[in-house]
Amino acid sequence: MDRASGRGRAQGEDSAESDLQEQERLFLARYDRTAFPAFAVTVDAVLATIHQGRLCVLLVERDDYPQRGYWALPGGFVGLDEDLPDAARRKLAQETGLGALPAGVHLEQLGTYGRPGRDPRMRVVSVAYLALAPDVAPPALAPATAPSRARFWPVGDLAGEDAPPLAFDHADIVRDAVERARAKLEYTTVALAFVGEPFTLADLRRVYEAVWGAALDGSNFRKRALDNEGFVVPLGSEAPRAKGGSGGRPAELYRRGTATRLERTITRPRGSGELRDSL
Amino acid sequence: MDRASGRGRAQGEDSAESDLQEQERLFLARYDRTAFPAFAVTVDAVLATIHQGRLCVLLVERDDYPQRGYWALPGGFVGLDEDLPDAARRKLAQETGLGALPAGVHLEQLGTYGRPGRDPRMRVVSVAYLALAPDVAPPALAPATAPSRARFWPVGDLAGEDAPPLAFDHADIVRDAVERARAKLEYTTVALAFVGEPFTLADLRRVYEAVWGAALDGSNFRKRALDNEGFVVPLGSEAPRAKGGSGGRPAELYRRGTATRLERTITRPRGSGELRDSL
DNA sequence: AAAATAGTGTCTCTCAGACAATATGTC
DNA sequence: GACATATTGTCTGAGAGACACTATTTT
Repeated sequence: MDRASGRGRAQGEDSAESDLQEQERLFLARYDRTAFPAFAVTVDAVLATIHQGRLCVLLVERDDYPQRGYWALPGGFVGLDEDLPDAARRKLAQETGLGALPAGVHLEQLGTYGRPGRDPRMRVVSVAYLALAPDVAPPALAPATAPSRARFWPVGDLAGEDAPPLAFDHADIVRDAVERARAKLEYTTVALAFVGEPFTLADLRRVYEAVWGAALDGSNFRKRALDNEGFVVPLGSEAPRAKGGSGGRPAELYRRGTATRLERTITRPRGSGELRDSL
Repeated sequence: MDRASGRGRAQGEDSAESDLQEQERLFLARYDRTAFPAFAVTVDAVLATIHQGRLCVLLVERDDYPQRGYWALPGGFVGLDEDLPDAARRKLAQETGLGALPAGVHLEQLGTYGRPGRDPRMRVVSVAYLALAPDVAPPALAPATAPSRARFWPVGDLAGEDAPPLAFDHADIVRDAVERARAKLEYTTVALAFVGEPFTLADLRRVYEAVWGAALDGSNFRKRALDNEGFVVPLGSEAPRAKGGSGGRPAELYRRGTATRLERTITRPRGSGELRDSL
């Protein structure tokens, strides 16, 4: 409203204009605020991270009906005065047990799932969000989520015989989320959301490899990462100390650049993680 | 529910399983279906088409409060038993005055806009859709929409001094829609939704030029269009008769292929319709 | 013939991908 | 030294973009 009124019309220009505003006030005062179909609106968040070289998503085992015992995305009702992304952040903070979501976490809207009957209780429209975060130390996650069992599942384990049963249409949402993440790594800098600072180019490359489920040539990856202005920023020529242990030349350290899009895309190997394998 | 239950568990395997189903039935029977914040859910559709070489979107001048006199996207409340895309289709059919939306129209979810306060009446969450259609003859559109004034606006005319005032946050939605359309022309076949069948490669190229607001080299465009398996299908060597009139070698005719993605992308000229110019 | 539009062919420069070679650490 | 990892350098083939040229029509 604020935006529109400031656009095409000069403000308070004459009586016709203020007349309109007066009539709008009257209209709103008389408006029956219950005269519409009542929907429940929820958010569901797909929190993805890289753990042990695998792309994982956070799922919570439902301890209440409906779909008790099924695994679901963290989510829940949106408050009537709450913005949608705020609701997603709130639910994620609750389920991960962190007071608030760390600052570097990437959050974007994924899509809205509102098929009638997707929830047996009532008509629910769920706005799904995709969140990307660096590998969280499992101990930080476990204790606060004592009542409801939460854990990160490798997306590769969500299909097949030993896969957990997913509640509602959450399998669809996870599939769309993984697809989105895989695609956006090519032309945006969101891969940075998966690494903590500082990081090495090998760390960043391993993110791509985990998400795409394919090996990348270190040499060519480096070229493209460095060719992209504002993607990664070298931190002097610092040299880190042993991470895993097994030797090798020490890597240079980097921090995240400010760019959000890659002008020279980092293309995934043909036929890597499309839709066929893993999930 | 159907999907999940068939996944991780064998069905009706033992009494524990049927016990769970029984308890879920009981839970649902007792569930208080009013114990959630009541949202209004609407759909808004951005119907885009190419008219006279320009990308246009359908807007309706509101004849009722709130935001009377402002231009809005076709849209409205979703029915409690209505699927979201169905609601978008229904609203589009109403506003365009067509009985039903033509078959070839492309419809995809764009995003969900739910900022508190975006509608002064109540908390409204609106699921926006992007629809792409061939140039509709204006006479087919005009009469049925007599009460509410509807017209196609060139997106280039939606910014600047003479722009119509847009209701609510519809300027945001249109901006996102145009951005989405411009991006998807590069790597999908959605441009086909803008042309009627049969079409010439020049017709298709003009779609790209209109959406991107930049001229393309006919020769290179042809190469990429034909190199993409399943994008366009030549219809023998038919030759059409004068369209505009002014001479020239007759073009070959094509119909839409079945592919939905382009493996060899059609890249837009650097700095064409990004966000800066036009909208 | 001139103009207009469609279609073909060619050249060049960039870049992605493969991979060889070198640097620097651990065991 | 053997091995592991990071970094630098080189080669080649594919493709994008520019553009010259041919083909077929109207005026």
